[in-house]
Amino acid sequence: MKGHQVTIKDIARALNISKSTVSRALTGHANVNEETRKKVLEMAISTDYQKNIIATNLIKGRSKTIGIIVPDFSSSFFPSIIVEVQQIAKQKDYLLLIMQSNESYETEVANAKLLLGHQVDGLLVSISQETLNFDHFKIFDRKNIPIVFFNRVCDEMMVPKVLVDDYEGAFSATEHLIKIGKKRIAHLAGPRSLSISKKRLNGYMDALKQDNYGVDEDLIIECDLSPDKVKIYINHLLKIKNPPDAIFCINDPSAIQAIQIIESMGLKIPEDIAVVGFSNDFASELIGLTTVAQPVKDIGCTAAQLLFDQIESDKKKAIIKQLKTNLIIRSSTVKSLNCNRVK
Amino acid sequence: MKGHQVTIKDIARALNISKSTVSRALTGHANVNEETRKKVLEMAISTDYQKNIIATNLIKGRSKTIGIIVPDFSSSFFPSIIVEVQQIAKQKDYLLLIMQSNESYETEVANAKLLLGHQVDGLLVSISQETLNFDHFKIFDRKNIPIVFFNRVCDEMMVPKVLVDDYEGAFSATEHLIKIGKKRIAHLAGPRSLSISKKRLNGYMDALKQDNYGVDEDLIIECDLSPDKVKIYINHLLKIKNPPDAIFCINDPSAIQAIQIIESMGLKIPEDIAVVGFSNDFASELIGLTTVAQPVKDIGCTAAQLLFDQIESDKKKAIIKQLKTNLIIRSSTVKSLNCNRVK
DNA sequence: CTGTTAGCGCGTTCAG
DNA sequence: CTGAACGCGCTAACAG
Repeated sequence: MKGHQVTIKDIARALNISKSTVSRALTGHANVNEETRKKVLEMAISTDYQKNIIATNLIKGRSKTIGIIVPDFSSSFFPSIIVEVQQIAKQKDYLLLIMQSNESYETEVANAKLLLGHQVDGLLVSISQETLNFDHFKIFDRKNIPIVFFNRVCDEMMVPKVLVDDYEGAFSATEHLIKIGKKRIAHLAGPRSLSISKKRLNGYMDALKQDNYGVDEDLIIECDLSPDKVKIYINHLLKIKNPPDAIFCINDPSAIQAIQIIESMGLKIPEDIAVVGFSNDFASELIGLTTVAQPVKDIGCTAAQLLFDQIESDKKKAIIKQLKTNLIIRSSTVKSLNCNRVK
Repeated sequence: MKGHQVTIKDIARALNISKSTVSRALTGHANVNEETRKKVLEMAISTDYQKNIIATNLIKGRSKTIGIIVPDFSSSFFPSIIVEVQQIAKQKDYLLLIMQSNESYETEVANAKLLLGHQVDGLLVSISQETLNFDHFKIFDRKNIPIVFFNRVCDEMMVPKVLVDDYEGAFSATEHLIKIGKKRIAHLAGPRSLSISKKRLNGYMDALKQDNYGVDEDLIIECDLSPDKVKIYINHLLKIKNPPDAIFCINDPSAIQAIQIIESMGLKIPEDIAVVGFSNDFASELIGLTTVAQPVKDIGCTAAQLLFDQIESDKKKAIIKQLKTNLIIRSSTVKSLNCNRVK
């Protein structure tokens, strides 16, 4: 089914005037006789004329769209960031093309290509857990299309990045577990490929070392972020000979899964096992999960701002913004705190 | 900062052949000398040539994009639907333009206009709670751009719609509350403007009547869907002279808020007050909220399918698909069921 | 197999 | 104040 759009040509023909006059009347930038302008405007309204932005963009060599590639929508984290980006894009009259990689490298590459073909004027990216090669993003750089990474960044590209202090966040989370008296603190780590995983792992290990806790390799499990795997690893952790009395999880969804499994085994949280997550997803407050909050709004705004700074100017500086995290203590580590749920 | 794209023209000039030959070599559809094809392909790769899809679309009179306008991302409901739509769009090589109305009529109109200007080939819509006038959608219809409504639909337009059996869902939720012995069942209703609100209200009322319960107008509160308002109304409900012993809420976010308020007042759920929601958001399982589940995947797929059916053919039939809901009973109505949370 | 031409809808010259 | 002409990047129809 093809939509038959009304064009400037149509209006010009109907009014028996030239296309350029119609164009001028419509944009309002140039000198046009008041009467003809009026006639054109009336005709435009009565025929539902809508300017074809695409045609304009073709001429101007831009698309007035920016793309964003995120791993998934399975928690509130990325949607929350997208909402912020969307708002800023809207102010600037830009459209946001949202793509999910589903944690797959191949999909991410395909997404990037598609966005390139659609001539996005800029790109925001949080990479998939599988991504090791960055050629699909380097193309943007070579074509002078601004790109900004957030959270899960590409270390080898010199472009703006928005990060949070993952190390500090993990450190304070682990320290908190030590303070409440936990002795065997496990870490459900993220895939080694992501630098955030490494930073969080380091924060965890350094906190342990600082307090003269030994780092027990058995208590560190590196896993990919698929729900099925998480379940398997948590189960494994609970069944080793010297099981942990606390688990610091790489993110909230896995922490929530951990809680479900632990409780289904009849163990008590936080007495038997305390759990800490990372991100402060919507659900975390509801179930009382202690977690390292990320400033979602700030991440989204900052990333979008950095992108538009580049789009609008010609500056090309590889600024790295590091935002603060904030440990939120709830009942998964300290009893009878923030218990907003059906008992 | 302007991205300088490599074009067919550039390759043609570099290889000293005609643009059409380059184009043919690139598309592969036509007869080209194997050697020249090879040369073109090599050049294309070495220069990062990327076809400008926009230019093609301009010629073909389409954009290979579809738009979707949803009220918000504040629960998992719309994001989940979007994920499904996205998948189908991807299969068809379409891009999805996602817009949020934020429950505002004005924003919705602006979004629709923007999508129109960007020449979307089709539109999926769940209307805002403020929307009473549908002119901004009727334009699409007049321009023969397919449009499909889902969940929150426009009654006065004869276009495909995807609905769930809101009436039945509300009926069974209320019936469930009656069965567990509740006597004064309140309903936090949605805005009257939305037909889903009316249907759910009717389901609630008919269930009461069927069991010879009177409908007490004091127990029915119509409210808009902003969190602040919900809080006020729940508080009000709990303080009337003859307070309810159960609340059926228009959606999960408001049910979750209700639970938080009820517990903060020291009342027990479900003994003192039982709570039922609508939609089965991600969070609902975690906090043990009894709720009427909507088949999110099915809604997304069906809506997308109906849209592409129209885009690809010329059929214009106003099919209305009604999908089944499913009451999920958890601990907010029946004690010690599905308690997946930190106790 | 290849090149030329026209045109998608619009903006932007340059002449009148 | 208005019109004609050209071009954005690409496809399609028509000649060679």
